[in-house]
Amino acid sequence: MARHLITSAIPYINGIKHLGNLVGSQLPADLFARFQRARGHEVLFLCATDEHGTPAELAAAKAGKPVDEYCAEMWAIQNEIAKGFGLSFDHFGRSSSEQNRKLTQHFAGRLADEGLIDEVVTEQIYSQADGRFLPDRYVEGTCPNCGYEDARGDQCDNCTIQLDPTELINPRSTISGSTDLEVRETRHLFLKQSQMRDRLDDWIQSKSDWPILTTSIAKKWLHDGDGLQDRGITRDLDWGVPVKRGDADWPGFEGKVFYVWFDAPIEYIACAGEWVDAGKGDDWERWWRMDKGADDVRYTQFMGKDNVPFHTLSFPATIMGSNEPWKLVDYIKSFNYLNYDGGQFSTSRGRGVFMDQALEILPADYWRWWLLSNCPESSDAEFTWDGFQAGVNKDLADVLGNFISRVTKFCNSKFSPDIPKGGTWGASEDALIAELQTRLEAYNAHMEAMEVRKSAAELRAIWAAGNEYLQTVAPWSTFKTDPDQAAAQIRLALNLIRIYAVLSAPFIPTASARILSDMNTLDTQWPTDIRTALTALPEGHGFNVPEVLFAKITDDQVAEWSERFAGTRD
RNA sequence: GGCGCGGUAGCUCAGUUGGUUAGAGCGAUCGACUCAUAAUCGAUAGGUCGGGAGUUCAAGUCUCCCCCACGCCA
Repeated sequence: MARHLITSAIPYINGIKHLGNLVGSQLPADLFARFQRARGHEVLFLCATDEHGTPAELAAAKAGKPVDEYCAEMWAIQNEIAKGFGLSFDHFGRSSSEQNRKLTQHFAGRLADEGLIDEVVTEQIYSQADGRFLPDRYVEGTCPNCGYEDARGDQCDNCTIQLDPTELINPRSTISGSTDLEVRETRHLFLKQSQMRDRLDDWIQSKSDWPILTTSIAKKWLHDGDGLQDRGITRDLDWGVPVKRGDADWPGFEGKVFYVWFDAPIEYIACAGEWVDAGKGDDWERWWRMDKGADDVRYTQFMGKDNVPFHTLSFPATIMGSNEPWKLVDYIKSFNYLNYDGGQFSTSRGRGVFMDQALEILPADYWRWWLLSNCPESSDAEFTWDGFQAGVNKDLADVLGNFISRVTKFCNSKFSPDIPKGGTWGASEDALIAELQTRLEAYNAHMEAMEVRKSAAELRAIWAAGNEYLQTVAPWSTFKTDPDQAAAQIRLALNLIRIYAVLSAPFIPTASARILSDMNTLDTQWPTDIRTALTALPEGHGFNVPEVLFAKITDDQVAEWSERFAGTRD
């Protein structure tokens, strides 16, 4: 039995995520976790909310709530939505947890002990009215290059020139609008990533089996321009992990916190601690410490391409730099973007479908199936309502749902709602079994390799094989002349339904559970030998004739939803 | 401007280290069946593999140039 540690990129606390976020990390991670569990392996699947930083503070202020209260509420909402999508996290943690606070401070202390931390005095914009330092993008003013009046402190949206906020003419705070700004010196900690460049480079070079998307992004950051840069890991904020060197105070850094990108990935580890403290497990170090039992763990991360630099460089720099035997990631599965009907999903413009809205209009399995079978693996992918409707209706309603429907209803009307007795299998059955055996092995291999689209295509072919078989042997026809033979054929088909439910569970867990319930069985054993698996439900075994499993998406619904989610185009 | 990922049938995409008539699903057309959510099954049509040049006995697959889309960075 293998041991799989699986993490999904942790979503930011500020608001509900859209389907593009979902398909780029949490959903494929869940598919993989469910598959590995079904194969009998030990799995620890972790995710959390990323809660620190200025955006969270501002969102809380806008909501008129203390930031910790706001985060607690948003965590609860995201947790519920995750459950709604059937995301099978062993724990859904929070980067603001006590466990993460201590661990983040510990790592900072270790890095300092290893000589990898610099203290640097920098100049930042301070707003008197807001009583705080302003991150670059929260300062706006007139662009010194093109005269655009709403240029941001990091970049001018009009002429795209990179800016330093101190260069802006008539700068103002985007938080309060105040122009009472000044430049102040402030001291910050920098992680000397540049010193670890060769080590990181060697490590990335050794990962020849990773997706090109993953390694190309990492190599670009390692080699472009001046190479990997040192990065500030502290900020002048209230909301975050207080700067400490392990357990000790860090002189000169009172009142400062670690920057969100530093503490967020550490939450992957801390989350395992939360899992234990929540009473769901009893030893998190055997998942994360090579010296305490994690040497046989295979660690896989899932994320969208925007998160790749942090997972290939920043977080590994923290782990390697600590010089402690923490588990490093073994495989990074990264995804491109999902576009919405010819453009990008946009939170600010309300364009596209968000996770809560998706669950309001259709069951989670519809989304899971379409998103996974069309996930942006090799390049950006496109969500269109027509494509979604066609895919879901054809695959789920017609190929899978209708197979179950035709088999159970036929059996019920010609025999009874029990697995029928009599008859024997012959050449047609042998041919089907041989095909299914081959396809099962291909499916297993694709799932193991996290080839998501190929896995979905293979699963679909497995479903279609059942329809092909029925069409070939035509039990409705044989029933008229040889009821026993029809019984044998339908017995096979009914057992096929159970196998379909088991194999489909990683993609469509809710429907799968419902099918198994209707088939009145608790046998969820992942099949190895198809012929054996086709006898799991014995003659005389009763079942319920299911109602329509997947109602079709109608043209009217598509028209309504296209309108509703179009947002405002630019 | 630099870099990155792509540009393969109407649509969404597969195409391993270069090697026989370039594949799948959807859509389209025709046919079969009638158990089933007007579902299913079969067959057919449809591509100068973005453009050009080159290497090779042989290139979607390698090299160079160009065009287009998207993204990241200056």
